[in-house]
Amino acid sequence: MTGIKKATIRDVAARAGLALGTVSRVLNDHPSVTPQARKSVQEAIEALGYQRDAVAGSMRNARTKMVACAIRDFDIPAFASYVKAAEGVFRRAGYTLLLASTSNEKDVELALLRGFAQRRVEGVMMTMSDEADAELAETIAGAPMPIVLIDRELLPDVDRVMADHQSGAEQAVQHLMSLGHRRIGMIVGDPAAYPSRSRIAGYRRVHAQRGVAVDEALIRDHALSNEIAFRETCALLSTADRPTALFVAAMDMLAGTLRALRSNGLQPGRDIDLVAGSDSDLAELGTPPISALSWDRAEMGRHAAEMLLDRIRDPQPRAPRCVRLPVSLVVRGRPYDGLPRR
Amino acid sequence: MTGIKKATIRDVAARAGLALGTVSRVLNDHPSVTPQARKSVQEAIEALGYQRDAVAGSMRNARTKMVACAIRDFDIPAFASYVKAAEGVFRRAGYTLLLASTSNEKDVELALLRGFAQRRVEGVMMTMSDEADAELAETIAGAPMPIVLIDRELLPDVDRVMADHQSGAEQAVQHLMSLGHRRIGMIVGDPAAYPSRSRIAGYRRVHAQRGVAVDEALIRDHALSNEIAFRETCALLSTADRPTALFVAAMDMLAGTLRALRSNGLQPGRDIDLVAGSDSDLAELGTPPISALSWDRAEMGRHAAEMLLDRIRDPQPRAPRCVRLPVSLVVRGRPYDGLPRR
DNA sequence: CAGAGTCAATGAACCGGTTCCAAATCCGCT
DNA sequence: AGCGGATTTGGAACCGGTTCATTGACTCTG
Repeated sequence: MTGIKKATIRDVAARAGLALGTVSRVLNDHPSVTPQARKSVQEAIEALGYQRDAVAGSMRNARTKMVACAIRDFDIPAFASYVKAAEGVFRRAGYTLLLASTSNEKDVELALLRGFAQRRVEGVMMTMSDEADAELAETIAGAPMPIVLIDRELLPDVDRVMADHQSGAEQAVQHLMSLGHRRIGMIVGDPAAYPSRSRIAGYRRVHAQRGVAVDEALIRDHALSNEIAFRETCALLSTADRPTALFVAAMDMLAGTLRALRSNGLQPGRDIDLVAGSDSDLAELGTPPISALSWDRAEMGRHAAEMLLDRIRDPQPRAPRCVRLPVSLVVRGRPYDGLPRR
Repeated sequence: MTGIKKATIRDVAARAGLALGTVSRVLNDHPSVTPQARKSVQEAIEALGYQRDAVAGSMRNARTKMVACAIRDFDIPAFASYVKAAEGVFRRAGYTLLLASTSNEKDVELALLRGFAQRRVEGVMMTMSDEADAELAETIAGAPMPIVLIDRELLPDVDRVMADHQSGAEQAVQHLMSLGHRRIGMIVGDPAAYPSRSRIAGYRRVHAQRGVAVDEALIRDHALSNEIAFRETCALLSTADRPTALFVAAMDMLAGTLRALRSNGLQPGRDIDLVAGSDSDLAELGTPPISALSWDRAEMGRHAAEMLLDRIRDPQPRAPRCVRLPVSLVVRGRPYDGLPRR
């Protein structure tokens, strides 16, 4: 917290006995500088403790070397994994990451996009609350910087990285049906976003293939938090003809469902079968261990970051790219030992 | 991605038929502007789709309205909770958060601090790998912006927010001793950082109070990841006179320890007693549930953010502040049913 | 040795805001 | 009407870099 005025490039130039343009060229590794000039500039920099001002450097033409990420809630472990992997890629490329949670609120998303544009951020990685919202779609398509969407699929002209949640859901439901279940409850998030929408599609597809009618009451599509997952699970369990298995398809909602089971005196694996929509320590290490859908989260973050850097480096309009990562079912626990019970 | 050149404040002034100074005053809510001038400026802004350039705005004098956070690994749920809470406070105050993981590497920490200073970040929230390192201490003390340390205690002149991990460790060890244990293994992180150091101090203190000699071999202080926690737990279990209880004191390492127990055929609660150093869904919902230390993580993040904003708003040198949040033991699981077993 | 060509160095102009002094305008009062 | 003080407006200077046309020195060639 020194109060001393910071040295500028002009101070360095004066001390080195050179013009400020020469100093600038030294700083930017421009080829046409004599080794001798380079040396005296470096000495002056050392002597004055000069530090380049990135704000000023971004003024005229050079870019800001900043990228941003606006994601629903980055304290959800899966999202934290994406972001951490992406941040590593960005940092190694000399970019700094701006991060914000949107809490899945459209207004926050719009405000953040505006703020990022004002800060001249060079690219954005984001989710959005509602893929069908025209204002969001327009703002994203018209943004002054490239955008990569995470786990969102509408907006055909925008790069995106996603996991194949439909396939995942199909595997989960197949698995439960192969264990004999026909009434499978589903705890899932808002279908306005791709992950939940495609999981529901997968759920329906397997039912259709197997000729099992879907009971709409079994699909609970409001889970955005563990508290809601708890309530929705309780609701499912309190119906007359209650499900014999649950597909906890929303991200990171297994804990809420387990709490609900526990408070209803039910044990997973004994009284009800479960598949979790995203893998976690809790699914792996619970008793019994719980089958879960899994995909490479770090890979997803890295992909997103690299696609974004690509666009930044080469801003020519090109066909949008879409990376879809495979989702696989990790089967756990003792095999189900018979018919569903009440 | 419109290719149209963006409107500047001068374009707005021209269109409104006013001077650029007047436009600037309108933008900054300066009082001495007639409602009429304000109106025509706003119309011009609307018509041109003008957006203020935050980079240019920060050039002359105004601040950057950016704060940064450099934390060990923000995909650790506890850290993600801190950061999310802090980001909310910052965003509501009009600040944007820059985030980076340091992976607990000194070089990364130093490089990030330098980068933040160059970007004219107004404040920093951070952890550091080694509190005793002179170069880090000097860089932090001499930083051009205020810094708040998270869960770090040395550096008496710097604001800091921490949890009372020593008290937590004491409660954990007391609890285990009151269950009859005398050989308590400890999985803990690097004592170069406050949390592990103070947990070890708490462990020793309770031993001393109870007149139990500390077997140094029971303190495994290298756990920075679940893989290491796994190995360290295995090492503890393979000793001749193995511990009858474990205090898994490192942040978020319970999963590694549970994997080790499982692969050694041991069940927590039956074959060995556990206390986790940080609470999690896994501790709460495992079978049996595992006692854990708990503190208000969101509160910690909010405190840190507010202390930082305070310093930014009033940069007068003041006595450093230190907030220490209480840690409490959440006791879970069936009471231990007898003497320790092998 | 003149002329062309190469390369390093110079420093004014520029980026798009904010700041602030000076000028213009307005208003109330005698 | 004339004056003083307050308020609003104008616009040049400034922030600290980058860019680039220009200059100057030096080398190469015929």
